[in-house]
This record gives sequence, structure tokens and C-alpha cells, in this order.
Amino acid sequence: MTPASPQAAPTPFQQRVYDALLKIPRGQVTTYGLLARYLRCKSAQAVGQALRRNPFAPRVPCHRVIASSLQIGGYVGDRTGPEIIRKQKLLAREGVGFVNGTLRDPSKKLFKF
DNA sequence: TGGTTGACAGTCC
DNA sequence: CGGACTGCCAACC
Repeated sequence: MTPASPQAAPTPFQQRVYDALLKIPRGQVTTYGLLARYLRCKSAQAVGQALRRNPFAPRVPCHRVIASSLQIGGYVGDRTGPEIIRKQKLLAREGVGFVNGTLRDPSKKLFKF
């Protein structure tokens, strides 16, 4: 294990991502593309990159961010692991239903900026 | 349907 | 300090 990373450097870009994330109301989710678009970012991957480090985790509701395909995508680096299940449960608990790892009512659960 | 390319930010060497 | 690779993706063919 590399104990070199107790607190990543909170870059202004990441702060912006987290700020937008906190703007998401409970019971709704957003996608990387939408978030990137809102941030004027051409690459949604950059957004995911910020969440991947998530220096504010688990305080940052990164579980409210899903892929543009309305799929859960990944979580903590696990695309199909127990973490993903936990993510779906969390969202389901907030009112976001997931079927087979896919958003149930994207028209209602998908939050747009 | 699946595979490939593109683009941005961060971290590593 | 500079360069190169990677990464919870998106869009196109």
C-alpha cells in the first residue's frame, strides 16, 4: 500500500465538479457528459478523473453520477463489484430505481443543469 | 452490436 | 522541470 495520498490537492477544476455534483437534488442523477457539458469540458473523462481521486469522498455524492448511456458505469474503480451494488442501493434508496444496472426512469431521474 | 478515436486532467517517471 | 501514460467517458463508424 502506498500511504502517499492522505489528502489530494483540491484543484479548482475538481472543486467545480463537486460543486455541480452538490447541485444535484436528491432522487436524481446526472451523467458525465452532462456534467462535462455544464463545466464546458469537452472531455467527460476529466470529470470522472476528478471523481476517481475524490479527495472529498465519500462526502461527495459521486454515486449520483452515471454514464451517459444511463448505466451505472463504475464506482471506486469497480465496474461490477460489491461497490456497484452498494451504489445502486444508495440510489434506489434516494428514489432512483435501477434495473439490471440501468436507470429506470431516465426522463424523471436524470437531472439536467 | 461492437470496436475505435478523441479529448481533458491528473499522476507518475 | 518536462514528457508520457493512464483514467468511474462520449461520440462516431
